[in-house]
Amino acid sequence: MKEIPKAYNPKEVEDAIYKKWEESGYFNPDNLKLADNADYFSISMPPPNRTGTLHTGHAIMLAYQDLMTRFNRLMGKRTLWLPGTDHAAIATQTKVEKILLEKEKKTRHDLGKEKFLQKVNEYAEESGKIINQQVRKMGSSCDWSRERYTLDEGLSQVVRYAFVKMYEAGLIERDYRIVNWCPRCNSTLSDDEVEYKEVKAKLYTFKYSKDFPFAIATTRPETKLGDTAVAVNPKDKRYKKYIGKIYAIDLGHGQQEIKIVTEESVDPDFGTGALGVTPAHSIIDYEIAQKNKLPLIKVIGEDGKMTIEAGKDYAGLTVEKARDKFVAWLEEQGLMEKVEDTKQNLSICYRCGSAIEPLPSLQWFVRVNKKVTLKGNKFFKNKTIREVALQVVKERNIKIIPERFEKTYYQWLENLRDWCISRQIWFGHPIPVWYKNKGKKNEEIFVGLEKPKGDWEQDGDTLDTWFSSGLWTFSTLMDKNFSEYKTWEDWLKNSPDMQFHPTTVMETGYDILFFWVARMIIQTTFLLGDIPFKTVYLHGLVRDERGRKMSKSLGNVVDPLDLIEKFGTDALRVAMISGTAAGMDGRLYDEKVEGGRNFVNKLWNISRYILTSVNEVHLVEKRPETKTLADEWILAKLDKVISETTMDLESFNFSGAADALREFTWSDLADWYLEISKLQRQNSKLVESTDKILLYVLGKLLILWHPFIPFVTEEIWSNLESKELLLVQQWPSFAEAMEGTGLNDKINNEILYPFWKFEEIVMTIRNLRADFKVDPAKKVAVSIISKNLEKIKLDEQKEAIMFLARLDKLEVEKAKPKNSVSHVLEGVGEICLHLEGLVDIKKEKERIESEIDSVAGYIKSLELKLKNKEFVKKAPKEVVEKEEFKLKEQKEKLEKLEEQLKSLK
RNA sequence: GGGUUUAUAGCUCAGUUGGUUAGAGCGUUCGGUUCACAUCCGAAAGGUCAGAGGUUCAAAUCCUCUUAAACCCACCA
Repeated sequence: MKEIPKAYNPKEVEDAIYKKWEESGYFNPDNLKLADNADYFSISMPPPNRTGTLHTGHAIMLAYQDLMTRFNRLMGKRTLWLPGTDHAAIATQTKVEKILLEKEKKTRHDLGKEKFLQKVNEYAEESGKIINQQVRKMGSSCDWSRERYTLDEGLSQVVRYAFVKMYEAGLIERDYRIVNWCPRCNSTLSDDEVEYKEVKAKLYTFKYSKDFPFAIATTRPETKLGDTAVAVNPKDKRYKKYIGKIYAIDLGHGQQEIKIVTEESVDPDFGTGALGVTPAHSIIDYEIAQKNKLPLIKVIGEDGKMTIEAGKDYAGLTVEKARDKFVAWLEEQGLMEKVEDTKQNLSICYRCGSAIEPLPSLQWFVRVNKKVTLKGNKFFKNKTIREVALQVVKERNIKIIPERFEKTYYQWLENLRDWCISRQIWFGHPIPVWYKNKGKKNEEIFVGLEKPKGDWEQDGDTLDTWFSSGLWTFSTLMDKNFSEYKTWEDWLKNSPDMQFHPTTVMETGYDILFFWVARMIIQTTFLLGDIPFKTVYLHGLVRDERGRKMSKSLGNVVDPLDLIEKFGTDALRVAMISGTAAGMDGRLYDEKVEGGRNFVNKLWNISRYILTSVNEVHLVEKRPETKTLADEWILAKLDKVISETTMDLESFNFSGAADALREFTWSDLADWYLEISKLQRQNSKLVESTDKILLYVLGKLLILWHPFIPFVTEEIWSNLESKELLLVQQWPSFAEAMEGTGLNDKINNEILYPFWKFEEIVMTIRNLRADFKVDPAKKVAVSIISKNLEKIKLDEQKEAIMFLARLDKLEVEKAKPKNSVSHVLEGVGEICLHLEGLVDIKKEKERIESEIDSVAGYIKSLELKLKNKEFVKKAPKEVVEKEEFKLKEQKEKLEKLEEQLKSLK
C-alpha cells in the first residue's frame, strides 16, 4: 500500500485524475454501462465566449453543472453534458479591434474584411483552447467528443435553416425602422443590448421661431433640426387651441413644417408640457410619427455625425459640435428661454459603453407579434412566437427555478418588441440573403441556404449572436454529417443525439434569462415544435466580499484559477455551492474557499485514518453486520444522510445536500464514530466488524461527495481496491440499504433513541445551567448541577461514549451502566425533583394547559393532512412516514402532558 | 412609473407546503492536543428573526402597513 500524505495536495493529483477520467471515456454516454431502461439526463453547457479566459461566472456554472452531471451519472442515467464555446460576435470583434489598435495602431478598415476576419478567427481559436483547458481545470465531466462551436459548419447550417424557415413563415422581414445604433461598433443592437447610465445633462427650453406660440424643452437640441411635430397631452388645456395646426419654421437650414399633435404619454408637468417630436431619432417619437403620418428627417448618420439633411452648416459635424452650434444660434436669435441642469438616463452600448444613437435604418427583424400556423408543430396554431413562449412556461412544460423568475419572464415577453437581428459587424454568421441590383428600384432578393447561381451579392451583415445561441440545445446535437440526410426535417428528427433533446436542465445565471433562455424557448418551439429544456435552474451572480459586482475597473475581479492554485478545485467548488440558494447572489473570498479546503482535508484525513488502521483494505459494498449500538447508530445516520442528500439533489437544493453531508462527515463520522471505533478495535471480537463498517461508510461517503468534490474523492477511491473509477459507481440507495434488515422502525425507536437520549441529557444540563444564571430562585439546585457538570465535562463524555461502545446490543439487558451515564441520569432526576418544589403550581398549570392546547392543535392538523388522500398519494413515502412518526410523537407527548397536569392537581 | 427581491449571531449566509429550545461557516473568548487531521479537538459567549399590526392552538415562515437596501423592465422629450 502506498503511503498517504498527511495533508491532501490537490496540485499533485488533479491533472492526473482528470486525464484518467478523460481517457476512461465515461464522459461520453455511449461508453457508459447502463440498464436497458435507463433514462437520459442532458445539459448543454452555456457556451463561454471566446473572448479570453474563464471568470467566476463560468466557474460557478461549471460547478453546478458538473454536480448535476456527476450525480445523474452515478444514478445510472445516460448522462450527457455537452461542452462548447460561443463566437460572441460583437464581444469578440470589439476585443480584437481593441488589441489591433493598441498593438498596431490600426482599425479593422485598415486591414480589410478578409484579413481582419482572419485575425479574429485566430484570436477566437486561441481563446477557445485556453477556455477548454480551464473548463477541464474545474473538473468538468463533459463529453469533449461532442464539443461544438457556434461557428462550426454544422451549426452554421442550422442557423441558415432557421433563418430561412422563419423568413418563409413570414416571421422575419426586412424593414426601414428606428433601431438602436452604436456609432462606435457601427452596428445595430437589440433592445436588450442597450444599457442605461445616469449622466448630468442640460435641459434647454426654447421656441422654434419667434412667432411659434410656445416653447419646448429638450436635452438634445441638435436633433430638433429633424423635428416634424410637437406633441402635447390631449388633456392639457394650455395647448388645446393649437392642436392640429401646422407651423412653418426655419431653424437656419431651410423651411420645416411642425404639426401640433396629441399624445397620451406626454407629461404636462415635464418642461413646458410640449414635446418636440423627432421621428428619426427616438423610438417613441417614431411611434407618434407613425400614428400621425408625419415625415421623417434623418439628421444624424450611422457615423454619429450630422447629415446633409441637418443643413449645410451642420453636415459632417459631430453631435456635440452641432449641439453647441445650434444652441449658440438659438441664443443669437433670442429663442432660448432657459438652460437648466438635469439628469438624463443615457442609453449606452452594453459592449463598448458608447452612447446609442437611435436612427432609422434598413434592417432584418424577427416579428414577435405575427400569428402563424405551422404544420406538424403542436404549439403554432394561429399563434405568435411571443404567445407560444409565454404558453410553454405558463402551462409548466418548462419549469423555472426559482419560481419567481417566471414572473420576470412573463413581464419581459409581454413588453417584447420586434427583435432586430442584423448586425453590421464582420465576425459572425452571414445573413443568408442575396441581392441583385441592391438598393435600386429593380432590386431582387433571394433568401436560401446556399448562394443561387448567377450574379448575386450576399447581404454584408451578420446575425445577432443570440440568434445562433438560441438554437444551441439542438444545433449541437445534430449529426455533423448533415449531407447524409435527405431533408432538413430528416436531419432534425433523426440525428441520433436528438435522443438527448429536450435537454433535462438548463443551468445558467439569471442575468441572461432574457438574452438567451427566452431566445432558446422562442426559436426551439418554432423550429422543433418542442421545448428546449424541461427545467431552468438559475444561479445567482458571484460578488466580491463586499457584495460588489466584479469589474475590471474596480480591480476586484477574483480569478477562479488563482483560487484553484491556492486551495484546489474541490475547495473552490464546495465553497461556491454551499451556503447559497437558487437565484441569490453569493460572495466569494479567500476565507470561504479556505473553509472548503479545510473540509476537503478533513475528508482526506478521515480516509487516511480508516485506510491505515483497518487490517485489510478492501471495498465493502454490502451493508455489513453490526455488533454494537454505535455501529447501528452510524449506519442509521448514513441512511439518513443518503436519503437527505438524494432528495435534496433531486429537488435542486444543492446547498442543503452539502450541509447534510458535511454534518454527517464531520460531526457524526469523524467526531463520534471514528473515536468510538478506536475503542471498539481494542476488543478483538469487534475488530473485523468495525473495519467493515468503516470501509463501508467510507465507500458510500465518497460516492455521495463525488459530485461536489470529484478530485479528492476519486483520489481516495483509488486506494480502495476497486476495479472501476468512482466516476461510474452506483449511487447508494436508502431503500436498498434498509432492505432485509427490518430495521426501519427499530432504528428510530431503539437505536437512535438511546443515543439521542444521551445527547438530550447533555443538553438538559446545559439548559439548566443557563437558567440558574438568571433565576436566583433556583439557586438551591446549583450544587447538584455543578457536581454533575463536572462529570459531564469532556472526560466524562468520552466515558459515556465508551460505555455506549462497549454496550453489546445483544446484551442490552445485562449491561449495567456503572459510570457517568447513570450518574448523569440520576443527577437530572434529582434536579427535577428539586425544581418541582420551586415551581409555581398555578403558573405551571397554565403552561401545561396551553401546551396541551398547542399539541392537540398540532395533532389535529397532522391527522387532517394524513387523511388528505391527495397528499398521501403525491408526497414521497419518506415524507408521509415522517408525518406519521410526528403524529405518534405528538400523541405520546400529549399523554405525558395530561399525566403531568393530573399530578399537579 | 411597473415589477421583483432582500433585511436572521460581529461578518457571510442557510432555514423545504407554519410545528420541539431558530442553524452553519468564519471570527471572538477559554481550554486542550505525541498515536488520522493545528488545514485539529472540546467548550463558551453572541439573535426582540428590520419595525408595527393581523390571521392561527402555534409565525422567521402567511396577510397588511412602515422603514432601509439591491436588482430587473419601461422611460426620461
